[in-house]
Amino acid sequence: MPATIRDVARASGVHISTVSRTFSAPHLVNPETRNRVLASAESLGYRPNRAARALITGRTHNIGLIIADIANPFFPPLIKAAESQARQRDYHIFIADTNEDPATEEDLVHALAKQVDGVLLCSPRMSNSLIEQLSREVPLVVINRQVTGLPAVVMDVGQGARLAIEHLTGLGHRDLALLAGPRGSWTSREIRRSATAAARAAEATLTVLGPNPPTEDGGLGMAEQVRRTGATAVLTYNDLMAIGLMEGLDSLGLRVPLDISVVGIDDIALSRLTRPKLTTVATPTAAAGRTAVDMLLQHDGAASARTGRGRSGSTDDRRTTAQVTLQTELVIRDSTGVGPAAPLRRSGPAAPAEPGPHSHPDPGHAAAATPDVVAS
Amino acid sequence: MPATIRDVARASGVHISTVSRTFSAPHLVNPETRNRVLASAESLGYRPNRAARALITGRTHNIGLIIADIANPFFPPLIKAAESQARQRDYHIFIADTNEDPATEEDLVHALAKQVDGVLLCSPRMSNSLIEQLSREVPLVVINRQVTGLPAVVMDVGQGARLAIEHLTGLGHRDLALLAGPRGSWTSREIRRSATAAARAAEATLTVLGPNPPTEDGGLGMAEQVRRTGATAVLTYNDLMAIGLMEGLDSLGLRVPLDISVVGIDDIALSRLTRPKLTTVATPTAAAGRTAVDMLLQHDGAASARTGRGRSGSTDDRRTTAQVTLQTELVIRDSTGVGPAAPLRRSGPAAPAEPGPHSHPDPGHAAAATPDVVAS
DNA sequence: CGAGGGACTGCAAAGGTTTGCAGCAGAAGT
DNA sequence: ACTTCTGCTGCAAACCTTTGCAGTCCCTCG
Repeated sequence: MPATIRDVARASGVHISTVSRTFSAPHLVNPETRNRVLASAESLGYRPNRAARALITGRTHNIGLIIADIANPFFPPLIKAAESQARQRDYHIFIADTNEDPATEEDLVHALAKQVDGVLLCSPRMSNSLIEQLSREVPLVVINRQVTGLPAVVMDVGQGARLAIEHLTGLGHRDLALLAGPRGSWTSREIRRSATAAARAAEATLTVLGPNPPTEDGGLGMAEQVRRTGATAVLTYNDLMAIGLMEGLDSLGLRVPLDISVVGIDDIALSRLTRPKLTTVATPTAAAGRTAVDMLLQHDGAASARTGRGRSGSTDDRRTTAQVTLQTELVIRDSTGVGPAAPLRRSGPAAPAEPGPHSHPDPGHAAAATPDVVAS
Repeated sequence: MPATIRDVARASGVHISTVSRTFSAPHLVNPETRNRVLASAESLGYRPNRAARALITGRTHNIGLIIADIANPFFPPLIKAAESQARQRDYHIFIADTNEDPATEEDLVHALAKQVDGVLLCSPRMSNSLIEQLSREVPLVVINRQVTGLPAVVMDVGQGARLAIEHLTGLGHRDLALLAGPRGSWTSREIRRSATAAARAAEATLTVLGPNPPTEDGGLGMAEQVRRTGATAVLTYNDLMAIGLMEGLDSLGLRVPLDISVVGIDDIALSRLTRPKLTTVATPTAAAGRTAVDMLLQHDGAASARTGRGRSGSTDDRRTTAQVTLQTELVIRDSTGVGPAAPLRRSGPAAPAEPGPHSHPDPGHAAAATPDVVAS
């Protein structure tokens, strides 16, 4: 039913190869002929069949995007940016949701491999070694994870977590808690590492709770445990958990930020809308989506050259497997306030280097629940 | 590099057609042979090339999903459900974001047409006639819009709007406002029509403001105008606008629900998290996504027979272009309170069973809106 | 005037798979 | 023993493009 290249050739009285060239290499065909072909194509409503083209060129002009959970508001801006960027380069996006399940992740890479020129692996939960293995099957760009030898774009959550902890200790909090993210999350590991170090440097205690599902419920359910730690300030793996936690704390009668401060990570749109408004670490998700697409396409050799933000990593031999790190920043809103350790000292936050009761910031001791994440 | 059907054939000592049949029609090949082929395929990591298959079968096993704005929290649950449902049927999803732009919508349908077996058009902004025209190019299922002759799944927002208005007038509000949605939105028209009728029936005034962008800012920016109408209760096109509106009202010194009541539509996850929690009309978005996929696939003839929710319409000749209507329901939370017209009647908000304004709890009557499913 | 070259265009193979048809062996029926 | 199935497998065309190669025509240069 749909017009093929042959119909156009017949209608315009040329060979199919001329039609083909009219579209894929216009400069090779006589302007007059070209116009005739174009006219026929137009009137027949002809559009090249990308599947057939893919068969012979080997390039599908499609990109796969594998996401842990589309419904998590962290991702849509990233998806949107990636889709837009891809389309600008005449690529289309396959999307797939893994429900945070590593096995599904693997299946999806396989399933998509033959249909796309590359896959964007977004916040993967599977092991690094598996990722490396899969990357031999199809070009991969990893988002929110570093795996050696593979192009990646990560947000500098380590720095973000440090800023958050410093913000908190600066406000006088000495007993902190961290709500970790899901098992297998590189980001969660980063946050934990950096937060622990920052807390130690400020001589504050940090109790790590988790792993937890990175959802509102994941935060809500931990309210009781958070209270039990006696922490006066909490950093969470993401905003969703922070918001859930605030709910939970609220129903426990604890007021934010009066009784306890809460800091999230991501700065999703929602965090501006809660009461109190959430103090959080802003991550450039849209930029990450764009950058990842560009990295994939440039590696792919097909796309334009310019990459954009972030200085690229070390230039290998040929395969310049860049790892881009995007900066984060602390956005202070209303969910954080002065801690109990600095009662009437002054109005402002600071109250820094107090010797304090020399608490052990030992994470091993803190992790009552279970160790957060095991290195893979 | 990747193994082809020919490699497998060679490795297992059979003809490629046998390999093909092993995968697409296993019952036609001797179990012994089949196992041998399967083994070779496994060890070679062979996966059928879907592009090549599509070329000959004409079925890509892909579905296009065109969305007005991925970042609008209304859509992700729908996307997620659609993707999951599709994958279960061995289909993959192309996603595309139109940025609420009708022209982009059309382009995307064209661009996707050759790559998919059908397109889900989600909350389209273009004209009905254009949609009909496009439907001749590729099978279409429309979501959140009714266009004659095309399969569609819509949420019964008309009924939802009526319930919302009745809720408001039941609380004693007599001066109402409606924040309409974007131009071209079928849903917005439906809401307006139904809300107007309901207000008239309750002898209340309803001021319609709009069209507006369906975003938080769209609501926020209208706060001043809403106040100027003197309305004591507002229904908005969606939750996002309601939330923005509450922000705006707040900064105007108006308190929700004491000074003014607000009702949203959609019941996005966010609406449970605002303060006050938002009263809203819940729309079954996930079900809509699943249903739409099923309708497309069943029409497509490829998918399994069972359709799921909503009994299908009368079987026309062949093309049973069903239009499924999904029920909505009012979720009363904290953003609505008694109106000025019913000052000290009682303390509680709802003023429920009260014979009052003649509320029909009759479900049969409630469904009077439209029968669940209409066959066209 | 002849050779060389440039600008187009046509030819045909190739890419990986599906599928109608034909072939083959062995079993069952008469 | 001869036919008729049945169950399985091979053959080759077809799907729609792209692309290296070769051919044609005409123009330019020597």
